[in-house]
Amino acid sequence: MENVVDGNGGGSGLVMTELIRIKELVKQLEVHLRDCPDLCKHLAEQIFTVTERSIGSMISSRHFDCRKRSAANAGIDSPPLPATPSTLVKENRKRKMMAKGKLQVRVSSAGGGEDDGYSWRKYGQKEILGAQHPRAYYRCTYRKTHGCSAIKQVQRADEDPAFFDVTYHGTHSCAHKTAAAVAKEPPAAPNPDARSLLQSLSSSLTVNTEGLTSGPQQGWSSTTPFSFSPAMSSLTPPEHYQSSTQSTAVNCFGQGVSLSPSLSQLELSPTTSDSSHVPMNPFEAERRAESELQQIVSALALVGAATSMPEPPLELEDFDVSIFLV
DNA sequence: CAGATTTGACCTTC
DNA sequence: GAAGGTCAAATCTG
Repeated sequence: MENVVDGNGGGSGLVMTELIRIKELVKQLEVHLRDCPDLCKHLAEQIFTVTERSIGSMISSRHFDCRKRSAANAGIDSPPLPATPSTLVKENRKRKMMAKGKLQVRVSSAGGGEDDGYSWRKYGQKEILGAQHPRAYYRCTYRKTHGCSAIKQVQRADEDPAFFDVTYHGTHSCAHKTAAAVAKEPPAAPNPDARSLLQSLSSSLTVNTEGLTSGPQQGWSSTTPFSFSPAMSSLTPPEHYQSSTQSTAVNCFGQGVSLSPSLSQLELSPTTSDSSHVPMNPFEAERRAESELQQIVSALALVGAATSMPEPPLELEDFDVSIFLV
């Protein structure tokens, strides 16, 4: 068990350092955004590199066994699943079957799990044990013609039918986005939105580990506040954002995620009923960091597009990360 | 009529 | 044997 803690702690410490570096780079990027496009491009590439490295570090530092990882990946339910034999078998199997990188996303039904910019062909649907809604299986339309191996699974969330849990496996090698998706993409020329995005990202990128247990077994520094808001309002449909601001949404940790309308800020401080700084277990901390990093990637991808920078060289196949866009 | 969807059967893993 | 994932024939749709 010591290995678990040590591994996680070391990786998390490195990630913390990298997050701080990311923040510094974003600040520089913001300063030079207007008048030094080349420098901006260089800085943004650096940010992508650091972010990618952080995620890789996080993943490589894992020494959790399948049970813990699966419980963590289960996502919605914050407390670890009871380790009954049946759940262990199930999760182990699932873990093995999905061992090759995946990306899990929660999306609203508006635009939903159906339209993510790529062309998908449904090849199956299955009733899932314990789930209220069937799971649909899609693969890239260009699988045959371009050998694209991307597939996704779409399942309506039990706790909120307005949302879909979409799990992606593999990456698109076809580069065939729908016309609608292409039309929605930001223009290639520098965009004023990029600056506000950067300002939001930079100003809110602080680390808050108030909910984390401190101590040698934790591995997380408890000194740096962490709350992250990579301009989430720009990443989500306005109507959905508005609905999210009306109440506390549930993030991937099963904790409340409250949106502050005035600040357009996503606060990740725990807002559970017992909000008196309940210590966070290492798995939640790890998942939280994963989520933050993926949100950084998403935000930076947007910034990159707005500043005519090429897409980040991140291969989802290399990662096993869950993000929930609510 | 071509391509997408549906759905029962089959395969894989445990 | 159970459950998730995939196949492929039948059906639907533009």
